[in-house]
Amino acid sequence: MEYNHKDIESRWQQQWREKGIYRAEIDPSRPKFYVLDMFPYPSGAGLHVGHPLGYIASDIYSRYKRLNGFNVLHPMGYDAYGLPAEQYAIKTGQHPEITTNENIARYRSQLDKIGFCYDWDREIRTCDPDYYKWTQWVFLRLFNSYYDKGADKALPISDLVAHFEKNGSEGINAAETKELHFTADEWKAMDAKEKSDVLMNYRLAYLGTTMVNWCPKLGTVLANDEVSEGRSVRDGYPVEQKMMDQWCLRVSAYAQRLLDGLDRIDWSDSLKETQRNWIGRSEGAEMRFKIAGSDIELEIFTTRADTVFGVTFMVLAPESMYVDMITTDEQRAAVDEYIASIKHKTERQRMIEKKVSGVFSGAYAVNPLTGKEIPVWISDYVLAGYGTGAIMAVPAHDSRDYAFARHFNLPIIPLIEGADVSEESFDAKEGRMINSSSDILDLNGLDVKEAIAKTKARIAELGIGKVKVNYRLRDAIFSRQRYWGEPFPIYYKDGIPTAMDDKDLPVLLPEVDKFLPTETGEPPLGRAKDWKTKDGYPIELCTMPGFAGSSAYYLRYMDPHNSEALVGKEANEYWGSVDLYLGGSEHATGHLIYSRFWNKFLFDLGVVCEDEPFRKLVNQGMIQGRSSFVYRVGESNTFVSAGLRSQYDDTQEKHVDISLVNNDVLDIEAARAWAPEFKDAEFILEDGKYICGWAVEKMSKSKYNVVNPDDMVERYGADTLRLYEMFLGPIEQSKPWDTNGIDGVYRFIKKLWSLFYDKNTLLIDDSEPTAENLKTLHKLIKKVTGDIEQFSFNTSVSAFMICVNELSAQKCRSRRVMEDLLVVLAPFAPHVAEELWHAIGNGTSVCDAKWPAWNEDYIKDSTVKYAVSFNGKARFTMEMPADAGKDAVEAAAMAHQDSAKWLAGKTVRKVIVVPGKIVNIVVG
RNA sequence: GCCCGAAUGGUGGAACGGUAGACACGAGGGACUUAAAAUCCCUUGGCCAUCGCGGCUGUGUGGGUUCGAGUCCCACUUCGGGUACCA
Repeated sequence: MEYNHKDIESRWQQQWREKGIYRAEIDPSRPKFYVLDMFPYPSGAGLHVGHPLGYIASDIYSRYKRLNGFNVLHPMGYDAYGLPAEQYAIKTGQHPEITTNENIARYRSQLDKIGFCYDWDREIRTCDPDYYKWTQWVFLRLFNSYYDKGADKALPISDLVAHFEKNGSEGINAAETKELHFTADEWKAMDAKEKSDVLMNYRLAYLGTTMVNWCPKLGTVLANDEVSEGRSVRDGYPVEQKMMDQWCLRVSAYAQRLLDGLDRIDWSDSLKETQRNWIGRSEGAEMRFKIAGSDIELEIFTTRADTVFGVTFMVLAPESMYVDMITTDEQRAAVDEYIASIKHKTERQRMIEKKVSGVFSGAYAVNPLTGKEIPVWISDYVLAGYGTGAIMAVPAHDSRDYAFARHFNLPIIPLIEGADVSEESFDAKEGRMINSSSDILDLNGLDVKEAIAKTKARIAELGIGKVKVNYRLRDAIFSRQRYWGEPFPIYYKDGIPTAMDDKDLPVLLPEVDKFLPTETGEPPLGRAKDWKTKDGYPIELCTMPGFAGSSAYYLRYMDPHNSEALVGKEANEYWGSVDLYLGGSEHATGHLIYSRFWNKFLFDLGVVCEDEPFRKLVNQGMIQGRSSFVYRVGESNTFVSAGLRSQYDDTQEKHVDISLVNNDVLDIEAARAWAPEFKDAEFILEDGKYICGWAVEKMSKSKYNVVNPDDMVERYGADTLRLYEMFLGPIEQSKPWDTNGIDGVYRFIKKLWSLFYDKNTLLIDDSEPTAENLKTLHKLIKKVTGDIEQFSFNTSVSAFMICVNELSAQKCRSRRVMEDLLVVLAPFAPHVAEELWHAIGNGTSVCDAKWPAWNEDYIKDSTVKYAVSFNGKARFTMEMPADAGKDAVEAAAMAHQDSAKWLAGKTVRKVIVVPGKIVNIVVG
C-alpha cells in the first residue's frame, strides 16, 4: 500500500467525528486540563498558512495531555462581531450575519482539514444571542456595581445608595470619576436625574463625557489599543480627539490588582512587561499650588517632588477646567485663540509637528515650599487625561519643560550638583541636591531619592498635598456607533439611563434597512423600527465593542449550553481557569487586559472561582509571507533579472505571484499568462534564467504571497503541514513561510510509511526488539516528552526523523517498538499514526492510548566518548567504560597515544574531568 | 527617547558553560531510468594542504569572568517588537 494522505485523512477525520472522541465531559475521577486558542475573527480572506501555527501547537499539547490521562477541554469558536463584515454590509447591503456565517463555514472547513481535536459541541459565536445574552448580563452587573477601595473589590451599587442615604458622601472610599461631596440630606433632596448622575460617578460601567478617539471614516470611536500613531489599527484611517458621551468601563479601578496578578501567572516576561507598561503605575505626590490673589488651587502630580525648588512655571492642559477660571482678562483673547488652534489639529498632526506651543494665562501661582510666584502657562504638551492635567514645570530636570522654557525664554534653575543644563536638561534621578533650601524645607546635600522622600513627608505634614500613585491605564470606552455588535441592555427613562432586567435578556440586535448612520447622525440602530422597550422608552443606540464578546468566552466554553448562567458552578469549579492559552502578542494591551479585568470582576461577584483567567500563556509568532519581485526598467515593458538590476539606474520592483516562482526562478511563460502587462514583456535574463528578488512581508492578497493551507493539505496532507509548521522554528518566533522545505517533512512521512509497508506487505511482526531498537525508541520518547513540556516542537520533528532513519537502518520490525513510536507521533501527525496503529492490529484509537514512559536503562551507553582537550581546545576523542572513575579517565587521557604530541615539552598544570563529557588538560 | 527581544553556513534552524553547525532545505556529484518524476548513496562553514595525513580559522564588534564562552558579565553596532509629550 502506498502512502495516500487524502484517503487516510478524510477517513479518520470522519471516524473521529462520528465517534465523538474529542468530546469533553466533566469527570471528577480524572485531572482536567484546559487548552485554549484565541478564537479567530472569521475574515473573508479565509485562513492562510500562518493562522494554524498556534492551533497546531495547542492541538499537539492537547493530544499529549490526553495521552497522559488528562481530561482535556479544547474548544474553538468565533469572534464573530467585527468591522469588516459591517463594512462589507455598508458597501453591498448584505446583512453582516450572512457574510459572517459564510466566513465561519469556510473557516470551519479549512480547520477540519488539518485534523484538530476540538470539541465542536462547545463551539460559540459571539454574535449568537444565546452567547451575547451573557455579555449583556455581565454588563448589567458592571452597571450595578462600584469598586470599594477599602474592601478592594466590586460591591453592589445598592450598598453605595444605602450609604448615601445615611451618611452622604462622607467616608466613601470608592473608585470614582471625580471627587464628590454631599450630605445625606442633599442626596435625599436630589431628583432622579441628579441621583443617576451621581451614581454614574461610581458605576463600573458608566456613561461619561470623555475625550475619545473618533474615527470619522469608520464613523465610530475606538479604544486606545485600537489606535496606533493616530490611525486605526485595523484599517489605518485617521483618528481624531473628540469629547463625547460614551459608555465606559472603570478598568482603572482594577489597575493595582491587574498589576499584582501578573506575578502569579506564567506568561512570558516580555508580555508581562508590556502589560506593566500599559498599566503604568507611577508613585509620586499630589501637591496644591495657590493662584496668587485668589482662592483657586491648582493640583499637580509629580514623581519628582525633590525638584520643587526648580519650578519656574506651571502648565495646564488646554482642556483643563482651570483654564477658564484663572485666565486674566488681558490674556483671554490670546488663550481663546490658542485653544481654538489646538482643537483644529488632530492628534496625528500634533504628533508629527511636535512643535513647542503654548500661551500665558496671565495668572501666577505660589510655590507652597518657597513662597515664590511663578507664571501659569497653557500648553498641549500637558495631557488632560493623566494625573491632574496640570504640572509644575522643572526645566532643568525635565526635557519637555526644558524645551518649553527655552522656547518662551523662561528661567532654568539647576538643582543637581554638576548637572550641566546649558544645552539640555538633566533628567536622571541621581546626584546631590543644590539650590534647594527655604525656611520651610532644606534639601541641599541630599541624594535625589532621599530628597523625594523628605519632600513628600513635608508636603503631607503641611497638608498641602499627599503621596499618590497614578496609573496610566485609562477606563475603556465601551460604546461603538456601529451596527454589528451587542446591543446594550440599557434604555432611557425620561432621559435617565436605566438598566434592563435580567429577564429581558438577550436584547436582540434589531433589523435595519441600511447599516449606515442615520441622516441626523445617530448610530445605525437609530434606523431600527420600534427600538423601544415595552413601555415605549428608547433603547441605547450604540453597540458594544469587539472586546466585549471576547472577554469571557473562555468561561462559556466550560458550560456552553447553560441557559441559567454564564457558567454553572460545577463546570466552573471543575475546569477552573485556562491552563494553557495560545495566541498572538498583539492582544497584549487589549483583549488580555480586558478579559483579566472582566474575570476579576466576576471573581468579586463570586461567579467564577479563579482570580486570573489564563494560568500559562504562550504567544505564537507570526508566519510572514515571502514575496517575490520582478524589476521593471523605467517606464518600459522590460523586466530585468535581480542580479543585473544594479546595471540599470531606474528600476521599480513589482510583486509577482509566488506560484509563478520556484527557488526564485520565474516561470516566464506562466507569468505571461498571469498578467496582461507581462504578455509581451521582454525579460532580461542572467544565466538563462530570470531570478526574482524577494522580501519577507505580511501575507496579503495584494502582495501575491499568500499560501493557503488547503493547497498544502491537498498536495502533502495535513500531517505533513502540521509537522512542517512545527519544524519551521520555535513556536514563539516569527518566521517567513517557505514552501520549499516542506518536501523534507513529506519524505519523512513516506519513510515512516516504508518502515511499515513494502508495497502491500505489512512488515511488522511480533519479534522482540533489539537493544538497539529500544535505545532508538527510548531516546525519542525522552526527547519528545521533554520537548512538548517546553514547547520545543521543532526539535521534536527532527527527533522523529532521526528515529525513523535509525529504525530503518536497523530494519526494525518489532510491533512493540512501532506501537510506542506511533503513540509519540500521534499528537503531531494524528492521521498517519492512527492509520498505522490500526494496520498493526490495534482496534482502539491511538488518541486513547497511553503515553509511553522511557526507560533510562535502554538509553545508557556501556562506553562513553570523551573529548580530550588541551587548554580547552578539543583535540581527540577516546572511548571509556561508562562507569569509569575520574582517575581512570584522567589516566587514560594522559596515556593516550595522541596525548604525547600535545604534551611534548609542556608541563601539565591541572586536569579537569567532566564525567561522560570531556577531559581538559591544562598545560603550560 | 524609553522598555523588551534577537544576531550562529547559501536558507530555516540545533547545541544542561564542555568536540559549534543536530535535523531539514538548497547546491554539487553519483546510482537506477530511453528520459523524467520518485527513490537511494556521497560531498557541502571558510581558508590551507605533498586534497584519504592533517592544520588553521570561525557563532554581529570590543573587552571581561572561566581550565574551557554561541551560552555568563560589561560596553557598543545592527535588526525586529512594544510604547511614547504619562510629569
